[in-house]
Amino acid sequence: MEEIAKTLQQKGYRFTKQRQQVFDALTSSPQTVEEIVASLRNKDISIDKVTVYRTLDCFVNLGLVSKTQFKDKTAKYELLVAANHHHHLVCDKCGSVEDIPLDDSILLKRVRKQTDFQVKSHSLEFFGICAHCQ
Amino acid sequence: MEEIAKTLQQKGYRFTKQRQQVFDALTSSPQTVEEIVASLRNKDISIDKVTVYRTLDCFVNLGLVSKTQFKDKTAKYELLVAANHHHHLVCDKCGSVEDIPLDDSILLKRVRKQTDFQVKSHSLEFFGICAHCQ
DNA sequence: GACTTATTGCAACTGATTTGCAATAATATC
DNA sequence: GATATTATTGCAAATCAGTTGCAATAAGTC
Repeated sequence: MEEIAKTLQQKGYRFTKQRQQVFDALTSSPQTVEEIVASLRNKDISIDKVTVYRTLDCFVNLGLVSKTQFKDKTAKYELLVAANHHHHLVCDKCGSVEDIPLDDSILLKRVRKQTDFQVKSHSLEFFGICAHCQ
Repeated sequence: MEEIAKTLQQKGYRFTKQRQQVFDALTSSPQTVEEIVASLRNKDISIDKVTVYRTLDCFVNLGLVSKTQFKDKTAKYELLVAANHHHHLVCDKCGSVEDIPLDDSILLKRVRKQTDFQVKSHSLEFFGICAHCQ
């Protein structure tokens, strides 16, 4: 998978083993830094969590990854694949995060009409009790 | 303003000078704990930030105040007045937070239809550049 | 006014994230 | 391919928001 190598080098970043590893650990469901470190450790890959933080920052800048801040004050990162914009259902009991696709173009349109604010991104999270915990 | 005194006592909480002070410092635009402490200090009121944290927690439980977690990992608190549910426009440049009222009942309805998730609350934030910073 | 117990404020702790810095490794240069 | 340049890594230490333990204090109760 040299897709990531090209993307990095085009922007003047170096392509390193660690960046490849972090990239491979990413999924389209949100993960914390600790979870990413743990999943790499499971594959016998030792990597410093500081490196993971910095790598994810780099990926976010490149637009490869989205970072979402959750209520419990930890951030989660997920792979951004084209046209996968979605929202989150966060369970107050078990803390699980489900993805839900929702067409929010109506809201965006309304914000642009109502204000001078130049919207670049948005986040929509629902909090409550998941099906499993009810 | 003994409104707050009654609300507290009805639920078995005590009405204290500090709770009154924190309540008076609250506005309908979101503030951090540090900002609340500073605004009280400006009025020559000395209060421990731990007390402010605990007081706000209490107010959130009573439904008087809403707590919103922002991207920069700090929480902001704002006064909940009946029927003021709204969303936020967060400027990436200056960090300012504007309120915007938006009818999102369509989205809520769709979530309830699409999933078994029991929605209790939600937060919708738009990020970008505010009119002032453009 | 005395009693009971919630509340306060301080200090110390936690857990996520950041920073400084020397060692290392990726690219550019010869 | 060897060498120079500079981004990246990993460790330790620092930071920062928020939490916890506990003794002193003050609200509401009798």
